[in-house]
Amino acid sequence: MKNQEAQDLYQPFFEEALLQEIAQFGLKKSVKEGFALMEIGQKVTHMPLMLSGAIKILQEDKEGNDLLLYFIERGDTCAMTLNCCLGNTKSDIRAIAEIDSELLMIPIHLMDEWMVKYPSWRKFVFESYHIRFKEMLQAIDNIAFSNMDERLTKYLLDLASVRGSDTIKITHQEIAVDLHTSRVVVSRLLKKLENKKAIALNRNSIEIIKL
DNA sequence: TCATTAACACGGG
DNA sequence: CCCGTGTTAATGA
Repeated sequence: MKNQEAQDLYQPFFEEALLQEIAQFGLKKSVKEGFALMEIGQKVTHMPLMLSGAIKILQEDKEGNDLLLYFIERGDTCAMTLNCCLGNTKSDIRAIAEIDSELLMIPIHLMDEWMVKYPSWRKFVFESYHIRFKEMLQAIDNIAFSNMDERLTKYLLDLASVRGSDTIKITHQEIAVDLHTSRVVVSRLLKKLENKKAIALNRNSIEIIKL
């Protein structure tokens, strides 16, 4: 059987016939850490189903600075893609592989067909949309109303979860870019967390002790 | 008050 | 030496 991972992952949710179609039409795609899966303005031709790994979703402001919105992981799909199926087909976001990842690419024209044919697919799409929408609101809330130290804490926890390790290999500068702030601030806040024994700092890596 | 920018010193690879 | 880190001073919101 092709696409065994997809079968295992989605078998509880989808009808047999749908699983068959997924196996038949889905293109398995493996990407390395840092690979740009989607750029702003790029046309959306496939809908990704995450099999493993993690993807970082970024928005860009008018000066061209990145801003981290959220991560998508195993079992997730991309809300932006869903959005694109309802109207225009251009992506508004940038998607970068946070770690090595595997995806199953479904040609977008199948979406409509499956929506009609398979109740489980319809349910999956609406639920995904719902989850992404909530996550988006959270992201907005976080950016608009949280202090930088709260955002930093959440960021570290997200990264640890996404990478499956309490020790994160990253520089202060990279954090600053993701959170859209300056390295001075990141260094200062990290130092504060270290003093509170919440984390341990090393060159090129941060260990989470208790956040 | 707090973030940003620029600048500097320190130290490890 | 280069890069990441920790800090400070000046400036602005």
